[in-house]
Amino acid sequence: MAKKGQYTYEYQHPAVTADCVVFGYDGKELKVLLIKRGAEKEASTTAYVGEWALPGGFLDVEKDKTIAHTAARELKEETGLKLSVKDFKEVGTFSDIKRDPRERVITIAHYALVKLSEVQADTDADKADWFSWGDIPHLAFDHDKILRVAFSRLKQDIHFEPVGFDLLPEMFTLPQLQNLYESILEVKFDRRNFANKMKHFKILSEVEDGTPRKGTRTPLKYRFDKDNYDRLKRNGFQLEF
Amino acid sequence: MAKKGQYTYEYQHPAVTADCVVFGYDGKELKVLLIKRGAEKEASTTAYVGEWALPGGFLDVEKDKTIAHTAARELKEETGLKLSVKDFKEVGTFSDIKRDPRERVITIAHYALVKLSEVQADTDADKADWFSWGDIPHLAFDHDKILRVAFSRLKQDIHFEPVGFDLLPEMFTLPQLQNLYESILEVKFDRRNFANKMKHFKILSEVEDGTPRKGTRTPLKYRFDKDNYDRLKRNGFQLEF
DNA sequence: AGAAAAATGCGTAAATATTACACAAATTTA
DNA sequence: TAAATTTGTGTAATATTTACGCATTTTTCT
Repeated sequence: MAKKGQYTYEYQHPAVTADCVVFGYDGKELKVLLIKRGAEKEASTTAYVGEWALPGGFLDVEKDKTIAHTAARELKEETGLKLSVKDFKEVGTFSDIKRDPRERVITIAHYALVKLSEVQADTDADKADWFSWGDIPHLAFDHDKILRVAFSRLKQDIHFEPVGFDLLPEMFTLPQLQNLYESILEVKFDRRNFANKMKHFKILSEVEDGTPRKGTRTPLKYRFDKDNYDRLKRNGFQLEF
Repeated sequence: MAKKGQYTYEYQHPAVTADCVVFGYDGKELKVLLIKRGAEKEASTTAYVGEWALPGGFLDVEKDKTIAHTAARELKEETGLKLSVKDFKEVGTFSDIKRDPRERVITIAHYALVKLSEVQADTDADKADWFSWGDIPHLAFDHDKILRVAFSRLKQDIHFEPVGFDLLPEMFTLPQLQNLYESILEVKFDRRNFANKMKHFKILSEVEDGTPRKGTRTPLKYRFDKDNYDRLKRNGFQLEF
């Protein structure tokens, strides 16, 4: 344990943290990973004990190559979820002078998208939980605000990025994809126009799963055609809706 | 002057700065405001002396309400340009562990748009200068990279925001507006289609400047119709190009 | 001075994209 | 067992985007 008052500077320095908004999708609802604050953390972080919060923590000045590394490291430590640094997208800085009661702390918020079905098992259930969007409890610090901003960023990004790639399992149905878009964009689409548009981009391939279609009520399975998607993206497209 | 080694913390803290990319437009070219490092600054900031850099400086932990306040304060101190905190848009965080040779410094980059004709006189010519885009010298620290990212952010934002409002003088011509769009988006548009699209949005009003039009080679003057623009923006539009 | 080139405004036809909408079949719900 | 819901498919009407011609005046070139 570090000795108290070990590090001195000529001018005041703020503490810097990275916070993570991790979005998942279970085929029906958008979800967010939250942690319960308090329990087994060291003394210096005992603010808002017992409340729910975004996973995140302090920049390690000597070890974290970038602030995204902080995000990845802290997410792992606090929730068990191991993501690549590249999976984190920066949302923005939250720097209000009073946002942390202990000292001046500015945080760089990030978001990440995960395939819920593949990572849910990794989530340390003692400390962390997945909450449905629209069923989020009040959060510690200014994390409510951070969550709103992160969501609106996701909402913007969905126009240009294949968020489906990251949130959906390998195989998925068109209704699932549409529901995901509707959840994020908070609108409803005409089923047929949605399908036409998606097919027009040619980034979906129908999956032959052996079972001869039993009937029209059993939706077809698709997977993303990564090659076509990448080509499309390089040429600068808009996955416009 | 603060005594050396006055501030102590239990854990290491990074220094935090705000950097500013200030864009202007002179009717022909996009420009950026840069400062010459070195001269009359205190001892602690004598890295990259003599090189050009983005204006910016350290967060005042006790006084700066947010990091955007840092940006506004430092821009004023270093260039004489006095902008409102609201004029700064966050670009992102640059946190590479070695980006500053002195100590760990993470910076939050911002950009701002100004009417060059109205602020050029305020610019302190001893310390700062306006550089044409495409004629930017090598910059200190990782400021080259910051500049590129800021520009690409501006390029994105122009689809949804009226950057013309901020960069152009009160009155301007359609060719000027088009040239501005072309400079930022780095493409060429068909003159007639550009005009049609702009007029279709109904955010331009033709200015009657008394002088009966002398000929088609004298472009008409317009100003922005702020009311219509605001209404359009509230309803969620895309100033699509 | 005169000729050539470039810039401006205006408008329209063709191509492309978006929107609205109906039906048949199978599954789920009541 | 009937009713309601869900899925797939396709087309006509509407709106948007793109490509382009012409008359005129200023600027540039010789």
